[in-house]
Amino acid sequence: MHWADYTAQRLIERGGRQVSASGITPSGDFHIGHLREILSAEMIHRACIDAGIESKYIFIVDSMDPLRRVYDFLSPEYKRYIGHPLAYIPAPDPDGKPGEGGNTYAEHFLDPFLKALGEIGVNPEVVMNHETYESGGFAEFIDSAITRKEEIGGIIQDIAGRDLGEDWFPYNPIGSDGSMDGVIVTGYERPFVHWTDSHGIDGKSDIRKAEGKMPWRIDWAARWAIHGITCEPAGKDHGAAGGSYDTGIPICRLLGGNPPDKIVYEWIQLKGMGPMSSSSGLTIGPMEALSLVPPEILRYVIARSKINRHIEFDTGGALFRTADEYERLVSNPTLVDEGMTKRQLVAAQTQVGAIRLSQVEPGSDPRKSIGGVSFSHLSMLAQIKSSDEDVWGSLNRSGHIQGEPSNSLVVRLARMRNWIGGAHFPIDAKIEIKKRISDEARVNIDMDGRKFLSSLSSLLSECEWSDEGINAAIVNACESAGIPIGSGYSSLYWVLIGRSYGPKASSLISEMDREGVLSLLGSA
RNA sequence: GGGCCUGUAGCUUAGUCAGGUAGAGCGCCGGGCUUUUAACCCGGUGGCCGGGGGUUCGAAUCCCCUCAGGCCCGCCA
Repeated sequence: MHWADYTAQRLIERGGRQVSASGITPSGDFHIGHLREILSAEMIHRACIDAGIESKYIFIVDSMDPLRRVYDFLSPEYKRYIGHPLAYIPAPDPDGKPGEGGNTYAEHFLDPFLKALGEIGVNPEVVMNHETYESGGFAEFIDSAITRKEEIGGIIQDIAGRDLGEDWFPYNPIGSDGSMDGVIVTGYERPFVHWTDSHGIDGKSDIRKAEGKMPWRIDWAARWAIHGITCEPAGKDHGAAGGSYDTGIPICRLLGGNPPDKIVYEWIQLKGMGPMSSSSGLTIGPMEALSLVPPEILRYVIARSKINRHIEFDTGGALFRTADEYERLVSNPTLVDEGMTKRQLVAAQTQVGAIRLSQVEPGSDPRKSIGGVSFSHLSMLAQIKSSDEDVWGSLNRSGHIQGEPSNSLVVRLARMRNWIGGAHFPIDAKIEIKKRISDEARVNIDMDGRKFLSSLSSLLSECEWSDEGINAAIVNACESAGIPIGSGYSSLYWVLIGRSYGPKASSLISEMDREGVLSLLGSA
C-alpha cells in the first residue's frame, strides 16, 4: 500500500473530518524541498478523499513570523525590519532593497510558489497566519497559554530540554518600532499584554489583534486546535526527539485541542549538478523544476519515494530514469492479479498508488498524462531535429505516435528543449558534434573505415541534402568500400560524436550544413 | 551527550508497520527488427537482504548488540 493510503487508513481510524496541513515561512525563495512538505500533506489528503472520507487541505503561510536576519539577497536597509512580521514589511525590489510596489515581503515570495503549486495540481486553502491573529482567531489560545504559562514552560523545558529564561513569556508582543525583538512583557490584563520594548518605551498589545505572536512551539500547537488539523507531516527537524512535534502534542492538548499524530518526512537533497546549495545561492525552485519536467513527473518524484527516505533531486541523468519509469509504468501498468505472492501484491499496489497520486488532476486517467515516448528518446530527437515538425514526423515513422502529437507531448518537447538548453542537462545525454576528429576516434577507424569515409565524403558533396539522400550515400559508400553497413555506421559515429554508436546518422547529418560535414570528414 | 533515518543485484530501489520459497527498472550479455533512431521486441546474466546473536517450524521483515553513511537537537521543509 502506498504511504499516503496507509496514512489515510490511520486517519479513518481516528475518525471524523480530516484536515491536512502544511506550514512554511516565506522568508525567501521557495525551493524544491518545500514541495515535499506540500505534496506529502496533499497526497495524504487526496488519499483520504479516494478512501471516501471527508478531507480538506490547508496551506498555512507563516506570515506572522519575524524577519530573522538580513539574508544575502537583501540590502542592508532591511536591518531596520529585523523582528518585524513578514506580512508587514515591504517586498524587496530586484536590487534587494525595500520596494515601493506595495506588496508585502510574504506575498512577494509566496505568489510565484502558489502559481507553481497550481501547475502541479495543488490547490490548497491558503491561510495567512497573520490574518488569523488579526481576526482574533488566536485570542483564546493566547489567553490560555498565558494563564497556563507554568505548565507550558514546563513541557518545553522537560521535553525539549531548553532552559527558558526569566523573561520567557508565551506571547511575543510587537514593540513601538514594529519589532518583536527585545520586547519584555511586564504584565497581563486580558485582553492586553503590557510590555517595555528595547527603546524603553512602554505599551500594550491586544491579543485579539496582530500585535504580537506566540512563539513557534506554541503557535504551532494552537493552530492545530484552531483549524482542527488532523494531519501535518513535518520535516525531520521538527520530528527530532524533543523537537517541536514532541512539545506541540501535549501543548495542543493543554490548550483543549486534539493534536495530529506525528508524521515526519525526510529531506530532499540536491545532487549531481555541482555547486548547488542554499549557501552558494544556487537552489532549484519549483518553477525552474517545472520548466524542465512535466508536473506529473515532479509529483512522481515525491510519490515514488517512501516518506521517510531521502530523495536526491538530480536534474541530470536520474531525472531521465524517473521520467522514463513513469512513462513505462503508465503505458504498461502494473497488474494486480491473483497469482502474486503477498510481497509482489504489496509492491504492485504501492506502484499503482504512486501513479495515481502523481496525476495533476485527481482521478484522471494517467494514460492522458504521457506522451508515448520515453524521455531519453525525446531528448535525442530534440537534439538532432531543430524543427518540432520533424520530431513529430520521426515519431510517426517510428510508430511512437500516430498523426498529430498529443498536447502533453507538445508540452514535453518544449520543456525538453529548455532542459537541453540549460545548465542541468546531463553531459552524457548531450549529443555533441565534434569540431574535429578525436584521437580516440582515429584509433578506432581502420583502413577500410578510412576508405569508406573518403568515398562517403565525395558522395555527400553532391547528394540531395535530406535524410533519404544522405542515408543512400552512406549505404552506397559502404558498398563501394566493401564493408558491412554496421561497421560503416560505426566509423561515421566515431567521426561525428566520438562513439561507436548513436542516433540515426542521416538525421544527424541532415541537421548540419554540408560544408561542415565535409570538412569534418576531410580531417579523417 | 540525546535522538531519527538509511544500508537488499554494478546502479536506483520494492518488499519491513500485518514473518511464509528475494521482485522490478536501468546497465550488461545474446538474439530479432533483412540501409542499426541511444527507439522498439524477445531471452539471459546477476543478490550468504551491512555484520553478529536471539525468538520462531520458518526472519530482509520481530528483539538485542555491532559496523557504515546521512541527518536533527536556537530558527530552517
